[in-house]
Amino acid sequence: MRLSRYFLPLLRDTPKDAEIVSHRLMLRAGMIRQQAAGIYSWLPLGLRVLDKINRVVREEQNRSGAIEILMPTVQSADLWRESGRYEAYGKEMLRIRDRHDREMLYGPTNEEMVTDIFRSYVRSYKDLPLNLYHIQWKFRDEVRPRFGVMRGREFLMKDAYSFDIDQAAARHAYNRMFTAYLRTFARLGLKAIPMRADTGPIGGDLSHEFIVLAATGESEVFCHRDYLDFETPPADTDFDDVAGLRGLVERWTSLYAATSEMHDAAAFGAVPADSRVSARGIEVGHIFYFGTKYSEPMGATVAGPDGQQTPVHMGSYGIGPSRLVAALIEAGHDEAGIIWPDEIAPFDMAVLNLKAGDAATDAACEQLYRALLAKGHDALYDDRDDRPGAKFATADLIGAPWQIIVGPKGLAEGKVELKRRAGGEREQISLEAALARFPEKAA
RNA sequence: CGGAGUGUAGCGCAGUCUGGUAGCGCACUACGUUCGGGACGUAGGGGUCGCAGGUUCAAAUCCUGCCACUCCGACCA
Repeated sequence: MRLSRYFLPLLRDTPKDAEIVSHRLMLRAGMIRQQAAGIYSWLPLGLRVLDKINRVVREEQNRSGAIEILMPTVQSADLWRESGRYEAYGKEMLRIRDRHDREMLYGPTNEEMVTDIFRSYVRSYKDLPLNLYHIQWKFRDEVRPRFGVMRGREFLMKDAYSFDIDQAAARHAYNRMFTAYLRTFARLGLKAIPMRADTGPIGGDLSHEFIVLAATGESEVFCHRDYLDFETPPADTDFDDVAGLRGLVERWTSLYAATSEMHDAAAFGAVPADSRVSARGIEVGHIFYFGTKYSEPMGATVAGPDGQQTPVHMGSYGIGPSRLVAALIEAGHDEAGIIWPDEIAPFDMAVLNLKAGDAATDAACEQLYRALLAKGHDALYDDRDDRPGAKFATADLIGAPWQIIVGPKGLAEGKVELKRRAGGEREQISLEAALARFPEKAA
C-alpha cells in the first residue's frame, strides 16, 4: 500500500477522552473512530489488525474441529422466551421493535439461536460431537463502556457452541476448546492463563476465563508463577486424543489461578510466597460447560444408541477479537507507538522513502516495494513528500515489525537501513540483501 | 444507576466568574526556503460556541429544560 493513496488519519495530539495506552494509540494511529459511547468505526489500519486476529482465531478453531457458520446480529425475542432469558437478561440487552411491532433484540450472545439451528437438523447421536462457531458483532448495553474497544457496547466476538451426547463427551469438547484457546493466545504472542471463573448469566458449572496479565487490566487476578513458563500445545496436537487433552487441561489447571470473584485467600496462601503472582488482568476468552440448560427447555434432543431422545450437553466458548486488539497493544508498545506481533501487524514492513522526488531514491523504493508485494508481503510504502522525521514517527506509531529506510545518503554507498521495530536494531545492508531477508510468503 | 465533570474549527485548548465584532497551537490550502528522527517564513480557508426556550438594546458568557460524552463506584466477552 502506498501511504499517499491510503487512508491513515493519524493524530498528533492525544484525544483527552482516551485514558489507557491502547485506546490512545488506537486513536492516534487512526485505527478506530468513536461513534457513540462504546461504539466504534474501524478504520483501515484497525480493520487490518482485526482481520489478522480473526484469521488466527479461525485457524485454531478449525484445527480443533469447530465449524464456522454466521448467524445474524438481530434475533427474535420469541427464541429467547423459550430459554427464559428474554426476561432474565435485563437491561444489558438492546431490545428493538420492528415495523410490525414484533419484539427483536440485538444479540448479546447466541446460545438460543445456535440451539435452534441444532434442533432443526440434528436427530442422532451419530452426528455428534458437533461444534459450531461464528465471528459476529455483539451488543451488550453496558452501563459504563470504557477503555475504547476494551469494553465497548458493540464488540466482535468469536463464539463457539459444542453439542455432545453426554457430560463426558461434553467435557472433551471443553478440553478441545481449552487447548485451542491456549494455542490461539500463544500465537498472538500473549501469555493467557486459564482461571476458574464465575459462570455469570450464561449459566453452567464449569468455566474458565483466559486472562492476560497487564497493568491496565480491569480485574484483579491471582495465580502461580509457573504458569508463565508453561509450554503451548503444539500445532500437531491430536484433538481426538481424549486422554491426552484431559492430561493437558489437568496440567494447565493444576496450579492456583483465580480471578477476584473466585479468589480463595487461604488456597493462594498455600502457594509458596515467591511463586505467588498477584496482578491485574484482561479477560480475552471465556469458556463454559452448561449441560442441558438450553437444550432441555428448547427441545434440542437426539436419539441415543438406545433409541431414546436425550437432551444434548452443551458448552459455549468466547473470544473477543476486538478486545484482543487493545490487549495486544497493552502488551506491546513503547513511547513511540505500537509494537505488533509479526503475525498480527497491519503491515509486514514499511518502506520509508526519505527523499520522495529524488530519482534514485524513488527508483530504489519502487523496486523494493514491488518486489515485496510480489513475494506476498503486506508492505506499506511511505512515498509521501514529507520530512524524514515524520516518516519515522509514522512507522513507529503504527508498528510495522520492520522498517526499510531508503535515502540518498545510504544509496550513495549502495545501502539501505533495515530496522526492527521491536528492539530497534538497525543494520546497513544492500538493497538485495534487505530483500533477501523477506522470503516468499505463503498465501 | 449513584457521585463528579466536560461540551467553543479535524485534534488539543483559552475566552464564561465581570454580557459588547469568536481566539491560540497543531492539522489543512498556496508559494518559497528546507529535508537522515515530527522544519521555517509569508499569505489563506475553515466555527448554527451541544440543542431548545427565556432574560437583555446585545448572550459562547446570565437563567430554565434537555441531549451527548468522559471519569470514579456497583456490573461485565
